[in-house]
Amino acid sequence: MPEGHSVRRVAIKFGDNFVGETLAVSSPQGRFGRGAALVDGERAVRSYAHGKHFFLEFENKLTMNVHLGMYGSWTFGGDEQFIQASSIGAPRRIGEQESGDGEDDAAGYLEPPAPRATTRVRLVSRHGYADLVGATICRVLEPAGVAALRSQLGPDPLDPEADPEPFYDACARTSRPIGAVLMDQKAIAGIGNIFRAESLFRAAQNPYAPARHVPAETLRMLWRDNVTLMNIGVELGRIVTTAPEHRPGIPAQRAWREHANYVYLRHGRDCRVCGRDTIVVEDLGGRKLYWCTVCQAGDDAARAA
DNA sequence: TGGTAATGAGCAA
DNA sequence: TGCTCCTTACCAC
Repeated sequence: MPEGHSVRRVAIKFGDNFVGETLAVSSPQGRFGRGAALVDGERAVRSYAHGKHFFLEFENKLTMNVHLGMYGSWTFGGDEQFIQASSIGAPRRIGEQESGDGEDDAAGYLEPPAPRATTRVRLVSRHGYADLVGATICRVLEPAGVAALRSQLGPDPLDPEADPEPFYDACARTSRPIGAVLMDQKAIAGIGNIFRAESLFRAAQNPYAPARHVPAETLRMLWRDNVTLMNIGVELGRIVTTAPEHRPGIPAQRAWREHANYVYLRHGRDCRVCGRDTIVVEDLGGRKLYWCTVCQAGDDAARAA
């Protein structure tokens, strides 16, 4: 998916364009029909993200909750008062994160285009619209439901107020591999397969090491680095994790698939740091784990165990 | 035209 | 651990 940085961008986009507006909410596909009716015609009052969950709160105290899953995406469009049309969510090509090339002609905007057959939800304000497709979760929650959901999520590195202690505690309490704990949304919210792989590489940490054996200083480094990397993702709209010295002459804004990452999707290619053909892809908990067996060797016994 | 993988996660067994 | 759901793009045929 769309990892936490994409969801944060969606929340910002809704904050800029929809909060304060009365919205027409519909479900062209029909699979969100009842939920849409609960908030249709209500004024949006707050937009926020927690990890990979997006929340849009309405004046009637109900909240639309969306999780994009692996393939979900939002498409936006509108008139000149609507901030830059774009789509945010699942990429359409490896390395491509978001597109702003839309068919939406801002100058000629009168009303939204006909929705696709798969459009789960459409929200329309005076100046623009948002279409959702492919989400794994799209529902309306009461305040208690929002609280219950958020209580199950770990701290979010993109939240400036977040306290990382629960993440450190979760690591201290388990012998699961650190590479698995980083993907556990109850331990830390918003990290997906790319930030997992890239932050472990940057920390030179073996992904298979039991979390409770990872030094406290390394855990603090992992938290801080994810804060940094995810904020870059929010700013750029794409995940760029390479340091400038590892993509010589190429600015982050133009670091596409050739230069954006260290290990993600780079198995079988030379490692940017050790220079050797040591990046592998393996299965960890049903997801693909990319890592450099030299740079992240650490305690090799941990992996054999 | 069909198979497959993709930044996810809940569920049954 | 493996199955399921959601959608799209790309690739081989």
